Parts: sequence; structure tokens; C-alpha cells
Amino acid sequence: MTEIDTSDGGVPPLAPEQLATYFALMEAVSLLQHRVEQQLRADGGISYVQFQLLARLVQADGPLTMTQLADGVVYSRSGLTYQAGLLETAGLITRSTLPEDERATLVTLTEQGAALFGRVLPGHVEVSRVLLFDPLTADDVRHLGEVMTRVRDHMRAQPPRSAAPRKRRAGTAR
Amino acid sequence: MTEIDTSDGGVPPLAPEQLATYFALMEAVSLLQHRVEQQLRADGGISYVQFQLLARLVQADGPLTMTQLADGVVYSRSGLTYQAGLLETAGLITRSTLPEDERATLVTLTEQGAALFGRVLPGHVEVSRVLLFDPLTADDVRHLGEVMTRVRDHMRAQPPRSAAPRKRRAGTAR
DNA sequence: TATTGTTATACTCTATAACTATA
DNA sequence: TATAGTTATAGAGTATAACAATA
Repeated sequence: MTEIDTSDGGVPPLAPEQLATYFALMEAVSLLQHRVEQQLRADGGISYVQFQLLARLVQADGPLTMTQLADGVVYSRSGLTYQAGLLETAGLITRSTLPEDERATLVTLTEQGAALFGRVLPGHVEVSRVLLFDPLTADDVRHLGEVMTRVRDHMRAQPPRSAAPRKRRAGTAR
Repeated sequence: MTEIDTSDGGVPPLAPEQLATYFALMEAVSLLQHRVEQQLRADGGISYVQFQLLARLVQADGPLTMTQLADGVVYSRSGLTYQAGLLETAGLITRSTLPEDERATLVTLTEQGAALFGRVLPGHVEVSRVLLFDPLTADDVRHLGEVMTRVRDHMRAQPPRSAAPRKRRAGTAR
């Protein structure tokens, strides 16, 4: 096994520890995501994206507009419309026009939606406990939570895209 | 905003801090993944999965069989075949039969593949630095790396699926 | 004109099952 | 019979661009 060389004329290399941390983080979360998707699919027939949308509505404790609902969950308007369509067809939400601004669509959690979320959550919590929290001390959790909250807020504050000049464009695996 | 209630007859609830940590982790990494995908697509025309496969070959410093290559990256044989097909078409890898075991396929990184990886890596490193490492202290990185390595190893040791009894099955958003 | 959301469409990716070939 | 990989196929999801309607 060879160590990946991140040195480059232009960019300062990452410390090896940073690269290892990055890969461990990405791999661990990928595994977690995969299991979580399986659990949600098996227990409630929903994806993690759909779970997140329901979770937002539960947290908001009231209707949200599409835009409010989208936030960090979905990265294109049409993607959200698609997901909302699925959730509405499944009877988990309803959509209506917001009277104050008739451009906006108000999304409301149905009883069924709330019930499904409640039904799915214990298994979800169980998966995250077994996979993520079991090998961690209370201190690890505290620190991880603090760090990831900071990172998340930092990312959210970051300019959405561009601003960083894109480089070459290779004709490759599409 | 309402706090999500994870209490349930069957399952012990997560501490609120755990749930918040879990959500912060998932959200932060989702944002990171999204940006990383964009960078790889823009700079090299590859996806993160493809980047991972190339990275494995670079790390291995020699050919790997499909099975060795798959490991934590892809969760189905056919998915790997698909990705390998794309990489081969793009000239980034070649596939050949392993002489010792003619069932196996040997995957070799081409010069082009190595070159592309080298070309894409700086930008990749840059994104992870700006998004992930900038708001972290050296100590945070050390701790995060240690913790996520432990979690990853724990997950990898976990039985792949089933073993945990699945529950109800609701007719819902498919 | 800008904003909210939807639709049409094309594309990427994943997974299951059936299949081939070798061990 | 088990293992390695491929193929066929179907389905889920995403994004871009064009569009409609309201502010």
C-alpha cells in the first residue's frame, strides 16, 4: 500500500493525518448512510431524503413552504418537487397554496406522515446507536457533535458554488 | 421548532445530544459530498465513486481484482461492473483475466488514469481543506480522525445486514 | 423583473436476477 | 456446488431548461 501524495506545485498538501481523517469520515458516513437507507426502506418504504423532509416538518411543528423545506436537504427545485410528489402520493403530506403569497406552496404533514415518521424513528435511532454511537464514549459524542456542528455551519456559510475558479476539463468517464 | 421525541416503548431513546450529533454529522457530510462531487465532475469528469476506485488502485500501487476493488466502495457486483465499464471506456483502467484464477478480473490503472487522479487530487484536497479542515484545530482533526476510524472499523466488523430483525412494512412512498 | 414552483426530459446510478465460466 | 464477474433490465433519483403564475 502506497501513501497518496497530495503535494502539488499550486496547492499546499494536506497533512497525512488530514487526508486519513477525511477518508475515514467519508467512508464511515457512507457505510452509515447505506445502512440507514436500508432501515428506512424496510421499515417505512422511504428514502433518507424523504425522512429528512418529514423530520423537518415534524421539527417545524407546522407547515412549511417548499423553499423552507428544501434548505440543505435537496439541491434543486425540481428534485424537491419530485420528492414532494412522492410524499403526497403516499399520503404523508399535502400541498396547498399559501394565501399570503400565491406563488408559494405550503406543505403540511398529514397524520399518516407523522405516524409513519414515529414508526420509523425508533429503528432509525437504533441503527445509529448500533453503528455510530456504540463505539463512542460520551466525551467522543460531545466532541464529535461540537465539531460537526461547527463544520456544518461553516459549510452553510460558504458561497454555494463557483467563486472558486474551476480548472481544466478532461474528457473522461461520464 | 420542536424537539424530536425519540422515546418509544421498545427502544431506549437517544440522548438529545446524540441525535443532534447524528444529524449534524449527516448534514455536514452531505454538504461535503455534494461539493466534492461537483469538484470532481468539473475538474476530471468523474464521480466520487470513480475517484475512490482510482484512489484504491493508486494506493495498492498495482492491479486489483474486482472483488478487492469493490470492498467498501460499491455494494453490488453489478454496480462495480458498471463503474469499471465507465472507467475502462474512459481509458482510466484496463481489465484482464487473472492467470492464476481465470474467474477473476484484474483491474489495472492506466497512465491516463494515474494522470487524471493526480490532476484531480489537488482540487479535491482543496475542497476538503476549505470546507472541512478550515474551521478545525489540529486537535479537532486528530480527535475526529481517531473517532471516525474507530467508527468505520466498528461498522466494517458489523454483520452486513439482516441479523437485526426488520419490523413492520408500511405501504408508502416508493 | 424577480421569485416560487412545476413539467419535460435526459441522464446517472443502483440493485436484483439470470447467466457464463472457472475452481 | 461455490465463486467471480457480466448482462439485462427496471426503478429511483437528480439536474437543466423551459414554462406558468404571482409579486
